[in-house]
Amino acid sequence: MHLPADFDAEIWDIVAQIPAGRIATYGQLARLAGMPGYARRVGRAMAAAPAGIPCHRVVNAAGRTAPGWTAQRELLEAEGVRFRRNGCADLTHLIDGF
DNA sequence: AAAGTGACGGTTA
DNA sequence: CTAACCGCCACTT
Repeated sequence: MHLPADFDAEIWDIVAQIPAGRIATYGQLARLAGMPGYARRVGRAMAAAPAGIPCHRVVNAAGRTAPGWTAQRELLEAEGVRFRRNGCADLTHLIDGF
């Protein structure tokens, strides 16, 4: 299985469909794109995401927000996403059947 | 070519 | 729950 040239764009398209107040994990997005095991590559796609893509709705499998991006948590909380005491987003807001 | 690095993930202790 | 480990993919030293 090999990486499509438009992998980043495919990921961005999926992220663009995540409703406000819901979140998704990197691995989840990789699977939805038909590329299981490419979670790390998805992270790279997020770092290169153009303005307009709600990449703040993407967290890691533990619900932790992106390192160095403190605003992400505030953006999510403003949409109603709850955070646990340990700093991780409440995973009940994960997208399902999508 | 080899080793280091990072918006990751699963398992184990 | 946290931390350590290892596996993972692509990029940079």
